[in-house]
Amino acid sequence: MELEEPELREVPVTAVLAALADDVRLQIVRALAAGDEYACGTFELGVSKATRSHHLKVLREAGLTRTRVAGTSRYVRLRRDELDKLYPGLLDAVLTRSTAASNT
Amino acid sequence: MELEEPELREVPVTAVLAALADDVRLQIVRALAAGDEYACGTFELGVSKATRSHHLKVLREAGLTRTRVAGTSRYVRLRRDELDKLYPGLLDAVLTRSTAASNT
DNA sequence: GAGCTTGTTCGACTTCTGTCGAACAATGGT
DNA sequence: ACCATTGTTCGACAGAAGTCGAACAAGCTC
Repeated sequence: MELEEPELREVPVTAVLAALADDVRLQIVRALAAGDEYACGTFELGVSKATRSHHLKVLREAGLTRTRVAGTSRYVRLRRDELDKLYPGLLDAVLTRSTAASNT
Repeated sequence: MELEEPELREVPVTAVLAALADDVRLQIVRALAAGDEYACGTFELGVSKATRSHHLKVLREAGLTRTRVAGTSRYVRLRRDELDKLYPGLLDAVLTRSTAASNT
């Protein structure tokens, strides 16, 4: 079972943006940006595991994350370097803003 | 009839991203970024005027554009300064990429 | 191998979104 | 006043997206 991890250049901009335009997924991205690698199950998202799996798939297929299989777990990490290279400022802009989202 | 043009700070990040995550709207933003001010009717989008109106509304309510009423026309422009201040790099990242979107 | 753990996939359902034509509103010109 | 122009709003509709529980798959551990 191959994981679908496209080249970032081949992902339409709109797909990248759409992947980021969701609260749950933004939570995931924020968590990933704060650390290195996380097992899928470690995210506190307030949704079922089916839904979590769905969102991780969306992120992966939008080229935002990579997934490493290890035993029964899967470890996810942000493709930050590639993202920053192809969309300089995007991730920073989104993350800075989202962590400070409770401001007026 | 007041036009709804929210403070950018009060628009959720996800709403801004969602507004940009559409091909038609990206066309509009690209066109706006290339010039200054455009009447609604001047966009070549390949959609009905109802749809065009809808998309312009989405952009406006996401805080991305301002609209000036003049007679029977409405002139739209990008809120680029505010955008760049609040989301440095976002617009550039998106626009650079989208104009080069036909690459491999 | 039985059973547990970790994730994915499969319907099913609901809500959201893009799209359109038609009707409406507001303005300007003749 | 009438009509044309420019946009918006109103249903209506189809397709996409988020959500869930349940079933399934793949590895571990005993």
